[in-house]
Amino acid sequence: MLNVLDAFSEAEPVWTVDALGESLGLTRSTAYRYVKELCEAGLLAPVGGGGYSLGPRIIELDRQIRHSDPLLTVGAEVLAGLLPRCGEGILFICGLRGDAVLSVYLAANPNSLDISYSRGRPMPLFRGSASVIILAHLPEGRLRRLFRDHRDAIAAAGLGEDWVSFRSRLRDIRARPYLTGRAQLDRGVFAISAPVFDGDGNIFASLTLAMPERRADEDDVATLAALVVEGARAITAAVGARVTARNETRS
Amino acid sequence: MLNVLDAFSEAEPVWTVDALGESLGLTRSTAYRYVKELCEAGLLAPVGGGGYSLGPRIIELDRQIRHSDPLLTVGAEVLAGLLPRCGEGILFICGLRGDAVLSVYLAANPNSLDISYSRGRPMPLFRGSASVIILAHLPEGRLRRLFRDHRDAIAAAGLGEDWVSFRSRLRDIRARPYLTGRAQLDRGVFAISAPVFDGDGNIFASLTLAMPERRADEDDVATLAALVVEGARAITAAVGARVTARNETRS
DNA sequence: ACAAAAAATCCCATATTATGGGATTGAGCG
DNA sequence: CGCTCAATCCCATAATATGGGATTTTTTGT
Repeated sequence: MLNVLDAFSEAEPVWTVDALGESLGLTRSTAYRYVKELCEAGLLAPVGGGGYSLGPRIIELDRQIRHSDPLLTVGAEVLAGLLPRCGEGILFICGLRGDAVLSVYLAANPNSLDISYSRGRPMPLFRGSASVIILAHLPEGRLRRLFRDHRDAIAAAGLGEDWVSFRSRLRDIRARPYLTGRAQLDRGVFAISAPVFDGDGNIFASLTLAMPERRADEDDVATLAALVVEGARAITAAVGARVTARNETRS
Repeated sequence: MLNVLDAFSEAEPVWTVDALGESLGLTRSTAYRYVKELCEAGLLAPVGGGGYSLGPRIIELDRQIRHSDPLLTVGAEVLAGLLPRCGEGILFICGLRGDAVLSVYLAANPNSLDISYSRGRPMPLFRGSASVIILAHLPEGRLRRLFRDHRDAIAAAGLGEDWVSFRSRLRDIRARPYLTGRAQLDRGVFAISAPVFDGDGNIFASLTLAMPERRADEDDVATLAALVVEGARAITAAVGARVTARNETRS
C-alpha cells in the first residue's frame, strides 16, 4: 500500500484514483481503498477534479523532524558563520538516515549554482564526496552488509571490485580529514566534504562545500578544506554537547 | 499500521520497537513487522541502540511537494517584496490541503515572534484568521459537510451554534477583503489575513501578517491590511498565470 | 434550478494474508 | 570470548483485504 506514494513524483505530482490503479496494477476497489486510507492518514490529499497529491501530514512530519533534529539547530548557526568565509558556492549538511544519505540543511550565497541541493535531495550512497566520506567512517559490520547488498553499485562507482579493495579504499579515505570530488554528481561542480560525528563518535552526517569547478584551480583547495573541516568539527562538538546536556537532564 | 507514525512527536522523536508496541497495544511480532515495513518505505529509520525515528522518505517527499507547489515558488517572491513594507512581524502563507490548513511558507523579519509558525505548523480549521478566511470562501457543499462533522468545534470557536448562523457568519466574513484576529492562536499576536484563489477562482490558501498585539493600536490597521490584500491578490494572479501557461503547454 | 457525468462509497462471499507466541539467529559491547 | 539486547524466523489459525458491480453522492454545465 505504501508504494502508492512512489507514484507521486515532481513530474507527476497529481494522480486520479483510476490512473493510480492502472499504473500500479490495482483494481478499482483496491485503489480507492488505498487512497482513502492514505488520505485519512494525511499522506495524500484531494486537490479537486478527482485529483490527489501528497498530503499535509508529510509537511507536518517534516516539521517535526526539523524541530527535533540537532543537526539543524546546530548546523544553521555554524553554516551561517562559515558561509561568508567560503566565497562563491553553497554549504550543505548531509545526514545519514537508515541506509540513505540526503541533504538536510543548506546555506547558499545568492545566485549560487542551482536549487537542486535543497533539503531532501537524496544522494546516491556510493557517489559524491558527501556520501563517500560518511561511508568511509561506518563501522565494519555495516560496511559488510552494504557491500553484500550493493556490490554492483559499489563497483560501478569505482569503490572496489571486491570486499578487500573496497575496504582498503575506504580506509585510505578515512585516514584523511576531508574528501574532494569533481563533477561526481553534478557537472561543473567541485566539492569538499568532511565528516560529522555524534556524541559517541559515530559518523552520522557530513558537511560539504560545493562550488564551480574552476575554483578548484584558481583558489587554494587546502585552505577551503580547512574551513570545511573546521565547520564539521564545530558541528560535532556542538551536537555532542547538546546530547550530553540532554542526558544529564534526564538522569 | 500508519498510526504508528502518530507516536512520533516532538517530545518523543525516538522509540524502541517494544515501547511502540506497548504504547499502541501491538504484540511484539506485529510491532516489529510494522516497523520493518515502514522502514522499508523509508518513513521510519533506525537511529542506533534499538531506537527508531521518522525516516528520510518524509524529508524527500516534502521536497517533492515544495518543488511542485506553485504556492511556494510564487509566494516566496511576493513575500520577499512585501515584507520590508510590513514592519515588525511575520508574513506567512497557509495552504488548504484536504481538510487541513497549515503554514507552507513564511518570511520573517529577524527577531520576530517565535519559530512556531514555520512550514508545517497545523492550524485548527475553525480558529485563527488564516484558517477562517479560507473557510469563509469554501463552496457551500463542503461547508455543509464540515458543519455536520465538526459542529462542536465550530460552536466552541464561536462561529455559530447552528447551520444557518454558521453560514451567515461566514457570508459576512466573505464580504470583506480581509479578516483580523486578536490572540486567537497565540497570545499577544494580532493577525491580518486575506484569501488566495487558484486559477479557477477556488479558495486554496491565505496570506497572513502576524505581529505583536500592540501594533493593532499604534499603527493603522487598514493600511497594513491593504498590503496583505495586495499580496494575496498578487499571489492569486501569479498562480493563475502559471496554471494557465501550463495548461496551454499541454494542449 | 435541473439533468447528465463523474467521483466515491457500499456490499459481501471468498481466498489471501496478517497475526502472535515462542524459539533462534545475529549484532554490539566489554 | 561470552554476555546481552535487537531482530528475524516459523507456522497453524483467525482475521481481513480483495474485487466486481450496483448505488449513492458530488460536481459540472446549461
